[in-house]
Amino acid sequence: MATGRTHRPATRSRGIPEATVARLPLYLRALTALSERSVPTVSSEELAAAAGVNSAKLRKDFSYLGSYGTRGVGYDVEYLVYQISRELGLTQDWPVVIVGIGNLGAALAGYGGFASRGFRVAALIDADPAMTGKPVAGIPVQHSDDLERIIEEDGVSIGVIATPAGVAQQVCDRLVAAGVTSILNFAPTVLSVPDGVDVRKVDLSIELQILAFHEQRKAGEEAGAESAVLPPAPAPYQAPETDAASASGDAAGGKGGRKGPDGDVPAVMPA
Amino acid sequence: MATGRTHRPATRSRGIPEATVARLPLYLRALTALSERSVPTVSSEELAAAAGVNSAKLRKDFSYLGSYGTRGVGYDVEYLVYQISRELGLTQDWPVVIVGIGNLGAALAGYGGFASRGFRVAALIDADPAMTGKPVAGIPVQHSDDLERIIEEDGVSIGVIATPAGVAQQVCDRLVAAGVTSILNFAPTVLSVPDGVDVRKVDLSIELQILAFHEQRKAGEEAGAESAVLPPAPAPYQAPETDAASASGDAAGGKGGRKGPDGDVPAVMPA
DNA sequence: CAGTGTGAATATTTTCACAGCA
DNA sequence: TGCTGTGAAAATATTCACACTG
Repeated sequence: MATGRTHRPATRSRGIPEATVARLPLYLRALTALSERSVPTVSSEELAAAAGVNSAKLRKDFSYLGSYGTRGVGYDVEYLVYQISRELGLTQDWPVVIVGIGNLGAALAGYGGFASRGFRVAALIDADPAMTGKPVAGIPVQHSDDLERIIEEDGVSIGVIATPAGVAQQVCDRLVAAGVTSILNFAPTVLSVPDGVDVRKVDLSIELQILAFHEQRKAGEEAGAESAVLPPAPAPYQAPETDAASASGDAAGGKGGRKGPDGDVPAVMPA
Repeated sequence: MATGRTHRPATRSRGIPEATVARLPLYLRALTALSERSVPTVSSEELAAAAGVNSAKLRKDFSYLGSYGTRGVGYDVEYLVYQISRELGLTQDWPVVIVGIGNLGAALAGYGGFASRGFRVAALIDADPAMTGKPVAGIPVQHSDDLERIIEEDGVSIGVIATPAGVAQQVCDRLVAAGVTSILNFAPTVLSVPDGVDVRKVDLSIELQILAFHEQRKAGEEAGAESAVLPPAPAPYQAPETDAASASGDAAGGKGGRKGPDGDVPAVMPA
């Protein structure tokens, strides 16, 4: 029941904007560092600098949580650590399973920051029988046959998928069926999940591609900063080798009429 | 020269909104999959579904690139793959160095999607002399003493930092000094870089914390979906054990006046 | 009087809805 | 007729600037 009531309202939580939620962990980390150095208070300016944002944004963000500062002074570090932790739900600890103990899964299992704040690696799961029982980062790998049992027994609600893309969806389905409602996906695939399940994605090559885009822009900026509205690259479009289907007459036809900035490419034309 | 001219305008590139740039890799991946299955054309609806976004957004995104579709038909897959690749700068290939070959660095080195589209691992670099020469994912690790030489010789402009947080900033500084202008940072630290250098961050524990936030909300939603505007958790604030500094009289003082939603915590009070 | 908290202004992103074209 | 391309509206997010307060 309760599947798909509203369209997808779960994104926006209470009053706190999603963009703010995404920054809270950042503030928390900066605050934790201050706390370890026994710094009693910080101003929004200082904290913002440590977190890499600007102070107006930080103050606005905090204003959604409540009025936790002291005018003319700043914020009490310990107090704020507590408040943000609570807001993020880190005062309880969350058992997490990692599925797919390859290179990446092993790296995740050994990641210190994982265990440190609020999260506990409840189990490592892999489909390879050769891995079963082998300890990784001190935790024995369990076979994926036991996935459902593990999740239920430990009350796991957060799953991390570090499998190859090909099996990510089916792993996801099993996790969800077993009761997991939040998934962190490292596999380069779009996962489809029912309403009420949150998925966050971490994708290497996407990040690199975004960097490449900006990198390319910088390269094109060498001459004439103002007038440099030239296209990324005038490289010619390589003929698309339409194998089998759609060879004659259809598709790849009327591309001449595009009105993109410029950098026109020769219209497609099968040899 | 050219350091810090404008405040930081580099974020917004040409006409293409940043949010759109961030989705282009997603579209590209979906299109590549279609291309491999020799699908000649897709509608915005189909492609959007494959990429996990809605079709209006996708069409709007594509409209920034130019008019690459055919009304009544859809988009030519090959043609669009080419256009997006070009826009992202993937028609050239980018040599990348990975610094810090621990668990994570090794995982990154072996990540297939890395090499596949436009990126080439030019070098693996680690500070540990015991690693030097050891092949990881088929590539011999080089010592960090050679970092500057490697970057210059290979013309590397993208660096990946997978070191412990403690040394990330100094690695970053060396990369930048040697000519790297885009950095993908896996270390849980805020890097500070000069103007003109792009940093993207991938952070495990931040992602988990965001999931935890939403997870917590779900848990609190059990009864009374409407009226459930209750605070995350009424857990009491643990007295902050102000060691040494600021023990008496100051800080942690006037917290009673906060006007946060509710869930008041007992004011701090040293025993 | 230094520094928070926040309305108001601005900028960006998403969504709608439909004109226009193949 | 079906689907793109896009103005315009709505929703979000960021930034400004300043009243207010400890």
